Amino acid sequence: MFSIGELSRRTKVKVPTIRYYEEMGLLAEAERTSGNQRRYDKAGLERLSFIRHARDLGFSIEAILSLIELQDHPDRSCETATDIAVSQLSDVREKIKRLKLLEKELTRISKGCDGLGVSEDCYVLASLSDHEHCENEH
Amino acid sequence: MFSIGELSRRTKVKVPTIRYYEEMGLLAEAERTSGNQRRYDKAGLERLSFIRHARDLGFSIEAILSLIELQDHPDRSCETATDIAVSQLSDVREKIKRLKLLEKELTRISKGCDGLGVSEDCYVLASLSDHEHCENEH
DNA sequence: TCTTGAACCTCTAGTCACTAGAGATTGTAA
DNA sequence: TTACAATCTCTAGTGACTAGAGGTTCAAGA
Ligand SMILES: [Zn+2]
Ligand SMILES: [Zn+2]
Ligand SMILES: [Zn+2]
Ligand SMILES: [Zn+2]
Repeated sequence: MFSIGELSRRTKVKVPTIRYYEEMGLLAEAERTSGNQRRYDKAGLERLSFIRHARDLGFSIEAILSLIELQDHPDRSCETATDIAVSQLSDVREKIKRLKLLEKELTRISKGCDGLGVSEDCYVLASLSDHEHCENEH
Repeated sequence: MFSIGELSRRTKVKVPTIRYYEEMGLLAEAERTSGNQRRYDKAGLERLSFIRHARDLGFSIEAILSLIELQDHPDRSCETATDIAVSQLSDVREKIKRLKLLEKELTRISKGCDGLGVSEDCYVLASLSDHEHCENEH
């Protein structure tokens, strides 16, 4: 059994974040000492590692809630899990697509001005004023 | 002179968002009718278009505030503007880098399970439980 | 056993860029 | 004149935390 601080050190999840996950229902309510402090065991550590890893991969709290529910029922079909993963993947691909468009425009905009001129003649400001300068929709 | 709804239609910025921008100091306080409704002119339209375009390119409100300040002083050096654009570009590149790593892992994870099995044996859940399955840091 | 102080507790509020809703007032066209 | 869409202000909610206040508990050293 270890404290919330120890759990934090082992998982690299900050203490207030652990408490937040408990409040959100991702972590079961921890056991408490007589003085009301949380104590965790190996199961708590593993669950938090799962949550942390899923968050690192960009899954939402809501998605993780579904994944955990599934994990708690080993006999259920795992269809939901793949659905969630596939949808997360397509979210990520969408974001990449959009960011690449932005990258293109921002590269052009940044290159257009060396910062040595005056605001009035600045290509950065002109480009922001008028989307017509842009090569793509974004 | 046109109403906030008309401005909204022309810029595709929602009415409450326009009011929010005003509150944040991005838009000057609009003129009002005797009945206290906002009225805008061409200058207001152009400024809102600028803001909208900058937001579409991912600039923060704070950054846009600096850019607007610069735009209001045509004789100042535009160095800040390039700085902001360059920093925005590198933010975007960072994000793309990170998302590409996620894409790799999520592709592997998604492919690893057809959703026909049972939670206990699910590759998605196993992968989330253990970062050791991953090929990259993320 | 006592004392110190780091770690813990709960609760509230702040972050960013909006979005939603309540309840009241105004503008405009038939 | 009347109807009703549009506007007004104000408060609160979103997601996933983070920060801080003010108080309590744990564990180690004297
Ligand atoms: Zn410039
Ligand atoms: Zn553009
Ligand atoms: Zn599966
Ligand atoms: Zn991993």
